[in-house]
Amino acid sequence: MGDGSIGKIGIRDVAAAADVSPTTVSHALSGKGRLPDATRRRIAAIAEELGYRPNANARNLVSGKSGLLGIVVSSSKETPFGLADFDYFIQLLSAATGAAVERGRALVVEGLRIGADAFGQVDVDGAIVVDPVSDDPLLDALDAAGVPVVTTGRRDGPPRDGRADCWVDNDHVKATESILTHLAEHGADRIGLISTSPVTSYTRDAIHGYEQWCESRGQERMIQVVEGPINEGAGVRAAEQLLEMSRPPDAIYATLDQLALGVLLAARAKGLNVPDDLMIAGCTDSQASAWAEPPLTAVTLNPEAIGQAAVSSLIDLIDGNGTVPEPVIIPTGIIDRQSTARAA
Amino acid sequence: MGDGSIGKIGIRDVAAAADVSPTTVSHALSGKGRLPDATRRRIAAIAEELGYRPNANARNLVSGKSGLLGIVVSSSKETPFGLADFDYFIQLLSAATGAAVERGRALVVEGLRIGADAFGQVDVDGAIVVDPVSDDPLLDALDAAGVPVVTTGRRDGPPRDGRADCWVDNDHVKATESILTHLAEHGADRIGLISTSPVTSYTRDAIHGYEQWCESRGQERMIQVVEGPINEGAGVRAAEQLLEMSRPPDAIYATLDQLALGVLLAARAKGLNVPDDLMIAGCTDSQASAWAEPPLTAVTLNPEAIGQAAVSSLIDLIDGNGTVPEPVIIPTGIIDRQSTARAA
DNA sequence: CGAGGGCGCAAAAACGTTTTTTCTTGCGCA
DNA sequence: TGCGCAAGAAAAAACGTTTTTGCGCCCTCG
Repeated sequence: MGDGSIGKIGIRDVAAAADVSPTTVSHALSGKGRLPDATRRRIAAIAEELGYRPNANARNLVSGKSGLLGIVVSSSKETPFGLADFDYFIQLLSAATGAAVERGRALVVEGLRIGADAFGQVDVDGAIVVDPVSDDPLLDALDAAGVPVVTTGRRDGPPRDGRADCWVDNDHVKATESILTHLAEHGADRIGLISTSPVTSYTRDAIHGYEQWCESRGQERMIQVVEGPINEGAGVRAAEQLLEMSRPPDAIYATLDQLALGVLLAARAKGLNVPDDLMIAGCTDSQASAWAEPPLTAVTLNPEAIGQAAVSSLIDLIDGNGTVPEPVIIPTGIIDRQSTARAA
Repeated sequence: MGDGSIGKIGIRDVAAAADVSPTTVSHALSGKGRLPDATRRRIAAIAEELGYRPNANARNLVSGKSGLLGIVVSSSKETPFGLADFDYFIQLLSAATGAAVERGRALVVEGLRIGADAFGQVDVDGAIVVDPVSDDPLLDALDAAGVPVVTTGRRDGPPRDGRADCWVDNDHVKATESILTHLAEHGADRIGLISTSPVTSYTRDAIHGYEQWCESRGQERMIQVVEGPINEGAGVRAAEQLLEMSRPPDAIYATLDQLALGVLLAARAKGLNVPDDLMIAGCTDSQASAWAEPPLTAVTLNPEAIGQAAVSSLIDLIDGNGTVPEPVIIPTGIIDRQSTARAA
């Protein structure tokens, strides 16, 4: 109806305009088949002029794909993370979604997760799983369903036969060493670590990096592992444990910004001056860290870069029949703020 | 290959198992056609048992829909908002995505927005536009393309002929009045307003509510409108303007949390005590507001409820041929924190 | 000069549904 | 006894692509 501006134009319309068959149009635009370049260009020009946009459903129907990518934060009963819990995830998501749309895919964010049925009725061509935890049933479910997966952070457990893992990660061991060194250089003598339980590669790496660093410096290990839900309260309790030691730390590194904020609360309650009595640093930056008093020094993981790389790898994994993209390692950095600026 | 657990089962498989035709299965499951209830139930049971999940592409191909919903934050040249700028949007998005998946749709988040081509190659059945600004070309583009739109916040401009607007919003006039009253009850004498330029209904309502309130109380209007990018720096500058007045305000309400945080910075720089010399409140709560020193009182808009309602309305709008869902109004609240707890 | 082989393109099949149309059977009623 | 009608179900068409197969034609080479 109307003059046609509303009626979607399909491959037949292009074919009619170019006076060729739909087959030829398809071939011309996809680069397949046997056609002289002149014809290809002619058809491409006409398609462009008509504003032809192939129907994704029809295309996907033939190829057997859905055209959708999924992204989900890994969780288990022990670690009930949610989408909005961390600024880190938001930044990652934002970058991923941009990268996906740029490449013609839609990125579906998993919301309320129920068991392994992560994407409900929606089925995806592949999924990005953020910070996979060891006992997340979702990973096994995705494997069983044959869904290509890229993880952000490395998977735990023995290598699954045949299939190579595909992941994007930071070098957390190195990042941990660098923040510890940063603290030491600013005058810290005894540095404690507050970490979540080692269910993610990220945490395991941080603990490993810490232990290695202690070893090389001959410092006593002071590790407090947080169990249960991750929030400021958990950080407070962990910090209290460390600060009640006979020889308490004079600096604490927490592997999550929310824990670091908890340390700050605990320090205040104890009347400790930050950074003079106690330095505090956290991993992953956030608005809250920046706005705390004093602002907290943070290790940044470049979540935007991680998100983009993950989408890129996932698409390569889906399209590249059988060939698995190489792992990607994203550089880290330190955002130096007042919480570690002790007067010499 | 294998024992069949991998080969997706389709409507034919169900038909074969039930010893009927695919047509009958389709009718049985959709409730259409003429079938005795006994047959319907029998087929439904078999489909369930086999774990039949209809292919969304095939279905959408017939119906001419894509099965995708889009969500995007409105912006224009003057107000270059980004996805990750506000905790508010994150909370809204999180709720929306859950609501969508629950109803079998995928919610696509628009990332890097370039001109009106919001969803790139991906085309959506409908879109949620968050906080529509007057001159956002996207809205016109969506209208022109015939894409059903639900806005979060009301659209500007004259009613477009024929089509009724479909929106979800808070009562910002009332919310503004209530926070102003809250400030007054805690001892504020002269309340200033910092707002973004009135490009969204939200801002216009806040300004209107403020003016109305001033009128009824006989208070001088002290409004500072922020132009350009919205960040703490903008808040600082706006606050400085207000605080340099001959009779400066002793309380400031800012219509965005980032602006309120800027006010806090300005107060600190001027050596003003918060809340004794200056009370501060912001609209939309955020982690940073909660972690500021002192923590900032905030008007909360219940973004989760907004997100859910928007998805709900959008699906109704898409499916209900012609009938436009009623507007929805979501209640607001006040999160009372230290920045407004002036000693009597 | 006839056969083989590209080349340029089109016809047809396929993807998995839904929707429309057609067929069969049994039954009530004249 | 025959006719029409309704119920129940199947067949066929359609959705818009891609992929596979096929068909002329011209050129080249023996």
